[in-house]
Amino acid sequence: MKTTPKSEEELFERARNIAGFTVLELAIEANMLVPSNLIKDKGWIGQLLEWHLGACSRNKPKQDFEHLGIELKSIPIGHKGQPLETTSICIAPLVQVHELSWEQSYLRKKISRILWIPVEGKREIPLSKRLIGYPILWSPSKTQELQLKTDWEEIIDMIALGQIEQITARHGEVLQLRPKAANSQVRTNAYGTDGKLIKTFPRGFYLRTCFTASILQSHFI
DNA sequence: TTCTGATCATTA
DNA sequence: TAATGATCAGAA
Repeated sequence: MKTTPKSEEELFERARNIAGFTVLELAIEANMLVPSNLIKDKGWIGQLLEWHLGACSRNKPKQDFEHLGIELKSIPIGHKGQPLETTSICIAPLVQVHELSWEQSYLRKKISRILWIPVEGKREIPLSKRLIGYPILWSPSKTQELQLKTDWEEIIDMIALGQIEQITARHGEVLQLRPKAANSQVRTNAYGTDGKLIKTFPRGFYLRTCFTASILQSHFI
């Protein structure tokens, strides 16, 4: 187990040091076994990176580097460096949202500072041979935060109005609300249109690929 | 080929 | 059960 980095600089330097290695090389150093596929180990790459960077809070409902205020996210990319998948941010609140403001939202805190680590994610590439990319330490620009805020407020408004069932992944320019659960049988509390509690599936916030693409792009300029 | 809705493992 | 880490896979 590695120690937790004491500063942002130390964290970023570690991230730089693993860039260019393959998943297999990192797994050996971490004494981990590379799964044959990610079907049953979807969070495996994230956990591998957490180990190398010394994240302290595995599977805890807080930021990866709480003392630094930094969140770690791996992002699968294609051969041109474009994101292959949307990026899950956090679970969406479905109750007690009426007084929630963007400024105090969990989502905003989560994305306030993110260490992105691109990893080759093409399914043609065997998992063990995938390369780790150069890390990006990112905070939203004014423009980006406004985009996120706009989408977030629209979605939260609908939740507060009991229109959760009408929300689909098509809402939002850069932010989506999608199911996030172990399976479609899972239910949790939410508001119905009459203001009473109903059961629906848990949702999570996701960043669209066009948004994460712009983050990756800005890094190469 | 891209996107949306569904799904998997693990832990507190 | 709810939150963490995300990707799968069929529909469009």
